[in-house]
Amino acid sequence: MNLQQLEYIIAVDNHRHFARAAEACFVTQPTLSMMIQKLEEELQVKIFDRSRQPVEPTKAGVLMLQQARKILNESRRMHEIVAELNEQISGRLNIGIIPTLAPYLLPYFVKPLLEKYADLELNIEEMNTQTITESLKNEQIDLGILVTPLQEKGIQEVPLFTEKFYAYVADSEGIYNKEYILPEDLDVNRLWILEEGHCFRTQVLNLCEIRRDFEVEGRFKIAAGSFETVMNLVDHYGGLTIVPELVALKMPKNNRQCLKSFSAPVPVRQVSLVRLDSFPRRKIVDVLQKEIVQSLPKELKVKREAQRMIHI
Amino acid sequence: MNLQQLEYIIAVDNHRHFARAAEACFVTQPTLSMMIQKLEEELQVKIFDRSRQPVEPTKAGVLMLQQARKILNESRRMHEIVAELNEQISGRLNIGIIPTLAPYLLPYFVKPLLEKYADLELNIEEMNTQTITESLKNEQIDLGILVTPLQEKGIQEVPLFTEKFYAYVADSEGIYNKEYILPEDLDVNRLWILEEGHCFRTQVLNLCEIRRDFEVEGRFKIAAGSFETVMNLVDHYGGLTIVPELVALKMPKNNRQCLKSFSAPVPVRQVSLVRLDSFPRRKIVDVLQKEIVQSLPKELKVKREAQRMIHI
DNA sequence: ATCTTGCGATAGATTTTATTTATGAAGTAG
DNA sequence: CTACTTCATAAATAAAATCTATCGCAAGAT
Repeated sequence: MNLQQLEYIIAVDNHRHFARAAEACFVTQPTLSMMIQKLEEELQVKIFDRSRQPVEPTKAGVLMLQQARKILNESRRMHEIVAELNEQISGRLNIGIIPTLAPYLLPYFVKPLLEKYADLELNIEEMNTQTITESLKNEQIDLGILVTPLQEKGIQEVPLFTEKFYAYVADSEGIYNKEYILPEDLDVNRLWILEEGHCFRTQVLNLCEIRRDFEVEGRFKIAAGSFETVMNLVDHYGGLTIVPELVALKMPKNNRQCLKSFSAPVPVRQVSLVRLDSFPRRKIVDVLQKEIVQSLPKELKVKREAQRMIHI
Repeated sequence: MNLQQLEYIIAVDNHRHFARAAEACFVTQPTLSMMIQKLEEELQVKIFDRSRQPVEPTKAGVLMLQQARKILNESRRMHEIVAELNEQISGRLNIGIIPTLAPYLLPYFVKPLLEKYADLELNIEEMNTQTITESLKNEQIDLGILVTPLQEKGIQEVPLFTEKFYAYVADSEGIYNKEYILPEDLDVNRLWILEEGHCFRTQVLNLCEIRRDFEVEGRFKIAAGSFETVMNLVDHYGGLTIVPELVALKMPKNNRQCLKSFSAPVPVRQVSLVRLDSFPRRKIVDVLQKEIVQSLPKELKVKREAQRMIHI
């Protein structure tokens, strides 16, 4: 028995005519005849009385047709369930987000999103990039928000925005008076950076083209977990650090003189939403992407293809 | 999507191991892998997380598996429904029976049958042979009880018993004093027979090898519908008639001297239960056959293959 | 580290099944 | 009787499922 055969008998029941039923099934009449005979043989029951004109189901056939309809309905449900998973903007959504984004990005979109989708529950956790990819693969989280590219197979990256890097410079530094700076202007011996585990640390090191271990060289103190801490260190002890745009935007206007833009090509990082290839709730990813982008300050919303920049 | 694929994913869910699941399905592991991939592709949902050890269904997969089980259960119901139809000794059973059997045969088996099978409802109607075959084909009746062979294709004959013919002879007849008679002894000019429409009439005509129409020849009066009437006519006006064994057995013992047996080969008629080839309630036919045969008077129950007889 | 082992995926050949075209058989209306 | 309608059958073809053989990857063992 197979689902096709059930489709066929139901078509014959509906049309009461083999040839027309066949047409409706997009097959030829002999196909229908043979498949129905095969089913009747397997079940050891005649389903149709072909001697009646038009054909009629037998008494046993009526029972078979009833059951066939039930089976096919349940089969269609299979596809419906997938579709509903896709469409569903509700239920719990577990999201992992890196610590260098969480406090600056979440305030923009979380509240409006929850207000717009009342049946949606967000469960957001800070974790580093590697933990996010592992948790995704274990289905412990549904989505991640982090800096791409990851180059992980099985994981889809949905771009959200590109975020410029800024230098945050103490007024005692030589480059304090420059309006635009270059990566070469950064004195790595006076650079405060985040502790290990943050991808942002690696990106800054890349920016400075420093691959050797700072600690080993002993030239540098490493600041603790947050940009706030690093900037405080710069304020008190001098030196400089690098911060991403969302952090820069959060700073009070009167502190902005410490911030230095890079001259083109501006270094940026690509922030993306990531999901498993197989993540079933496709629609929710679209929604989330749109809502996040929409909620961003206008500086980040602009299309940046035209600008010269360099992805770190 | 097909039922096979659903069996496969359920096997993998049960075994949590592709190779063992494949074995349980009596196919090889690549078959299973490919069919499951095909299903996942069609549904656009990953059902299993193969990176886990042992394999585990994904969240979406759990939903798919649940639905797959539902579908397969309904599919199995299809076969169960057929089996139940076969087994069922209950519900209404519409039976057609010829008038020359009804009053003599029904008393034997109907009451015991209904007592034995409380959920069985019999709806028995007298009708002639042709009406029975037509009604069978229209499924207006489920079974027929009549004299075979019918030679109708699509209709199965289940033999019940063979019934001897007897001559019922007025004492004024020349053959009254014979103990055994031959078909040639019958004086067709003095023969009362049933009206047209009864198959028994035709059988008697065959027995006497008379194929011409009696009425046209004007030699004969035709008795009305029942053997009682015919025998009364013989009693009052002389002449003779032919009656089947069940009628003979019902006669009071003191009237039996009018009954003459035929000498071998004894003419008999074959009484059978008939059903459509496709009649689904097979078991009930077996039961009915056994119950009818068992309820018969011992004279009819005996196996008669050893006796010399001629089927009319 | 390197080697083995276990597990699932992949590729190509083969078998099985479904489908098609062409035709037959049986019943029905003109 | 003839033409027509309707479903069944047969042989050829197309599509699919399945098999054998092999690969790739990850986890433990040496």
